[in-house]
Amino acid sequence: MYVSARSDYALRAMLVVAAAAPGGGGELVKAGALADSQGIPLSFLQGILVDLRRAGLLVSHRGTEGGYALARPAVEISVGDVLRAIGGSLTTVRGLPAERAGYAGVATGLRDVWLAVHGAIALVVDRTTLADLLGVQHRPSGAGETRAR
Amino acid sequence: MYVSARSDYALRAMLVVAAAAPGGGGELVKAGALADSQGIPLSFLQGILVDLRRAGLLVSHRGTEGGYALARPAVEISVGDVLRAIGGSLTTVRGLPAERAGYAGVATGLRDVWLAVHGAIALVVDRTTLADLLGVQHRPSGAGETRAR
DNA sequence: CACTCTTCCTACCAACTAAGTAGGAATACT
DNA sequence: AGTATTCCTACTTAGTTGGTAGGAAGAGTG
Repeated sequence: MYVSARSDYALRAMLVVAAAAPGGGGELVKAGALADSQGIPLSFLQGILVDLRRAGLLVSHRGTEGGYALARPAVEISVGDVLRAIGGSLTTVRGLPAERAGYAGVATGLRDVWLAVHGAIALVVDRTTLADLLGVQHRPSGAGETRAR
Repeated sequence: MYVSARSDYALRAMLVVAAAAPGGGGELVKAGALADSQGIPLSFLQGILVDLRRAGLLVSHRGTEGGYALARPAVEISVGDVLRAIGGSLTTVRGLPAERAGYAGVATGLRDVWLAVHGAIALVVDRTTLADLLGVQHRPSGAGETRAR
């Protein structure tokens, strides 16, 4: 799995907003404050915030007392929601979503491997919410402890 | 997870070689035959084959009766082995391996999410061998049926 | 030895994506 | 009206990906 800078920044920004008002609404956080608190280039972050808003994860207000807030409570926003808002499909094979990988002959079985990987990633990422991450420490939820062999 | 064309081609080539001689050794398969049977550009494939050889997954012989064969039996080569030979670390955050992602403040928990994802991917990919994929059909092994929520 | 076949290696090219910058328009508050 | 701030579009720069080309080195054959 490749986590791009965009995705990483997006998650960190969402966490800062969530920390300010985990219930969503109210408390608006300015883009400048987000950039400062996590060391993210402001103008780069702004493009990311627009994506998050368009995806329905953030609400924004312009003007002097403007800023961003969660569109819904932190408990209802998963890491997967943010990743998909920024990066599109979680698993891609040569640029295409894993579901439509066309294989022939002896390679036929590969498709199922990608689907299994996709499922495994989704399981972790969809069950971990922003609220989980703000709780004292790590606890990536449910079946997340698959620290593998 | 992003599967690049290189990784995809590498796996398909390995499967063709494995199908010819699942035990490794003996039967040499020529690069041209690999390219033809899976529709891979030959000159691009050659670079990939060199990587696989350097990673110790294939052995090669030059000359008129040259070609490629598995360095060890197909049962002992996992999908993860091939992916790592080509793509480096399975999970990267902004280009770095997931283990060394430095987070501050409210973002601290993110690191554990990436580690959990990494573990989940590794679980699928390391338990599925080339021999598994050649068996009649899919059965990505063990906990692979995590078709998620 | 000369010849042919095939792996091996290096350099190169075009297209795309990622990361970051800049500048302006729209909007809300005072 | 004025100011702060979000919002949007276009641009730049650098790196990666996918793919090509050309040749050197080794292995076998006549």
